Formats: sequence, structure tokens, C-alpha cells
Amino acid sequence: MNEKQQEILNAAEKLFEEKGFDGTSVRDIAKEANVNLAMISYYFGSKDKLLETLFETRLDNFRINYELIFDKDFTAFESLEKLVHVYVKTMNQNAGVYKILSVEGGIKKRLINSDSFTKIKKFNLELVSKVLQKGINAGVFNKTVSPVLLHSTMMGTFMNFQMNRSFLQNVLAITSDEAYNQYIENQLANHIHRTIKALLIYED
Amino acid sequence: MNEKQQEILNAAEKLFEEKGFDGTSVRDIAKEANVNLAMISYYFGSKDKLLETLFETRLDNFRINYELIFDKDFTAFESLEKLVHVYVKTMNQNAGVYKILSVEGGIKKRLINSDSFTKIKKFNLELVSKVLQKGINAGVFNKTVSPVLLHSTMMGTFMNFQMNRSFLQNVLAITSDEAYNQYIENQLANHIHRTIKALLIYED
DNA sequence: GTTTAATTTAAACAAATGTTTAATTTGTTT
DNA sequence: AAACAAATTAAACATTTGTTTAAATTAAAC
Repeated sequence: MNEKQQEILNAAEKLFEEKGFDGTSVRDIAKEANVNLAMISYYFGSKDKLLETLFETRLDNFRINYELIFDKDFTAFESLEKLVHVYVKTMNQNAGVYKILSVEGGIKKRLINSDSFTKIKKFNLELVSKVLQKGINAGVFNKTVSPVLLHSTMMGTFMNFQMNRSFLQNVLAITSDEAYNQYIENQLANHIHRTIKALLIYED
Repeated sequence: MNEKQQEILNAAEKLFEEKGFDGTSVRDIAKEANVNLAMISYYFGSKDKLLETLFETRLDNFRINYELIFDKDFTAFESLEKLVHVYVKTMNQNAGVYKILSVEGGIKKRLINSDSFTKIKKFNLELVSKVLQKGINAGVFNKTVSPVLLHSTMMGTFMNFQMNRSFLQNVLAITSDEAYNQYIENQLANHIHRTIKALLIYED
């Protein structure tokens, strides 16, 4: 994958995130990437295949690093804390592609390379299950929490910050994008961690 | 607003949700609504104004019913439980428009009637604050939880089920759409309630 | 240095897009 | 019944769309 191809992919990522796949023309992408219009077909075949290739090249970024979470010396609580922070950081670093995936994945006619992404999603969901199991085996977590629901709370809370950026920046009085990212990786990650931890040790 | 106009709005809602605003042509809408193409311009002026009108006509559905949550006889815990269930049910009943708003609202060039929606969002956020305050005044909730973060967890967890419908239907082995809606209004709402309640009474 | 392949370009293509037009039908009012 | 307004239609409109073409340029191989 040469430099020009990467520029095209970066331009596509930026514009797809900002304006959506259907709201972005290949001419927009060509202009943003400073390449001739025909280069996109030349390298990627079509606009659809460009989206496909974009996902493929970014796919591995979404696999959560197992070792960071399951260090042998970690308690269940430490694994949980790591899980949440690694998860939020990983997703936030790939927020652009994740937002595109989230939006375009919900569109029926788009038959996104869903196999590979489903595989990764299930792998990541498995991590949540493993952390849960670790705490249950250690006798410190409540048994009855569904990993799917737990994962939805983690991912959903995070994604809410991606989908409502301007509203939340306003409400939280955050002016710069860097500050917003900092808020996500610190306060938001802490909130998610506290929330899930509370749920797991909560008995009613 | 006559019958034909409503059919157009319903068709637009359905298609915008399925294929996105830019992925839907006015011809698609006309066909779905069984009206002549020109009727859309005739009644709504333009495709953009159609979207605007769609939001306007559905706007009030998003205002959470205050009385259902703040019955005088309710304890803070009961208000919290009501809040979550009313919230989830309200949003689920308007999931289509909410998804459109969520997706299209993130697109920069689209200058959605954001004032009216921001107002409602803030009103609903205020409800969360009020429930929180009620519990704090009663001495039963933890003081340090941000209503914005709490709201993000509630909305985000719910929206995660809207944005990842097919994946979750697969993972949860839910086959029908009705069963999925039931799952959302029962198990999911309970999960969100348990989660938030746990956080609010949790002390570390 | 010549030949061959890869890259880059401007132009053209047909199809689809949102919107308008001008004519016709339908409904209402007098 | 006549006159008027509202609703409905098929056709046309100018752009924009994704993609292809054929020629020109650059790079690589021999």
C-alpha cells in the first residue's frame, strides 16, 4: 500500500466520518487527498471497495490487547479496570472508523465485510466474559450480569460521546477537541469503570 | 397536515432510518408513499425541508413525561426506576426518528433544527438531575455522580441496541423484531436501572 | 537507450439526483 | 353551471453522481 493509496484512505476516513458514505462523493475524496479522480477507481476499483478496504486496513486496530488485561498478577478488579481503560482508549483512537462502521453498518444495502468485524466484536465480547468469569471465580462479582449487557453499557456510553459531540461539548463547557479526548479517556473511562464495578458488586 | 402528507413523512422516516438521508432519493420516498414525485416538493418544498418537518412533527414525542416520574408518593428509588423505564420506552417508541437524528445530527453540513432538539435534550437531562437531587436530599444516593455521565450511560446503552441490532439479535438469539423490542423494554431497561442504581448507592 | 509496464491526466459516459414546469384533473365556492 | 383554487401528473431541467476511456507521462527492466 503506497503513500498515495494511504492518502486516499485517510481522506476517505475523514470525509466518511464528517459527511457519511453517501454524503461524500469520490470527487470530494480526490480533492481532499490531492489526487486525480480516476486514481480512486484505479487503486480501489470502486467507491464501495474503497470503504471495504478502509475497514480492512483498520480492522486490526479494534482487537483489544489481551495481555494488557490479563496479566497474571492482576486481581479481577484490576483486570476490570484495565479492560475499561484499554477499551475506551482503543476505541477513542479509532473513533473515526468506528463511527463510520457504526453508522454505515446499520444501513441494510451496505453489506459491510461484516464477517471479519463480527469476529472481532465477538472476540472483544469474550474478553468481557473472561473478566467477569475471573471475578466470579474469585467470588467478588455478582453472578447474574450478562456480558452482552455489560458490553453494551461500556460501548454505548462511550459511543454516546462520539455521536453527541457538539451537544456534550456545549453542556460540559469543553472548548477544544483535545480536551474532549482527554475527558473521554479520563473522566468518562473512570465513570464507566465505576459504573460497571458498582454493578458487579451490587446486591439487591 | 393531511393524510397524504403524513404518508410521505412515514415513508421518509422508514427510508431515512434504513438507508440514511443521503442514501434515500426523493423518488424512493415517493414510491414508498405511493405519491407522485412532485408532491414532495409541492408539500414540503425540498428534501431538506422534509427532514426538518419530520423532526418537527415528531419532536414532542421526545419530551419525557414529568408526572410519570415525579409522583408525590414516589421515593427517590421509585422515581429512578420510573425514569429509566419511561425513558427507555419513550425512546424505543421513537427509535426510528431518534436513530435518524443521531446519525444525521452528527453530519456537519446538515444544520438540523438543533435548537428545538437541544432544548428537549436539556429538559430531559434536567429530569435526570432532579431524580439525582431527590436521592441526594433523601440521603440515599452518592453525591459525586455527574448527571451528564449518568444520562450518557442510560442513553448510550439503549442506543447501542439500536445501532447494533443485527449483531445483538444474533448474539442474543432473538429472531423476531417484536421479541427484540420486548427485550429492550424489559431486560435492557432493567439492566440500565440496576446499573444506575448500583452506581448511585455504591461507595468505594 | 529502447522497450515495457505502471502511473497520471483530462475528458467523456450514462445514470441518478433534486427541483421545476406546464398541463390536467379534482374539489370547492358562488 | 361557471369560476376559481387546490391537487396531481408526466415530462423536462440542470447538476451531480460513479465509472471508464484513451492519451500522456513517468518509472522500471532489459
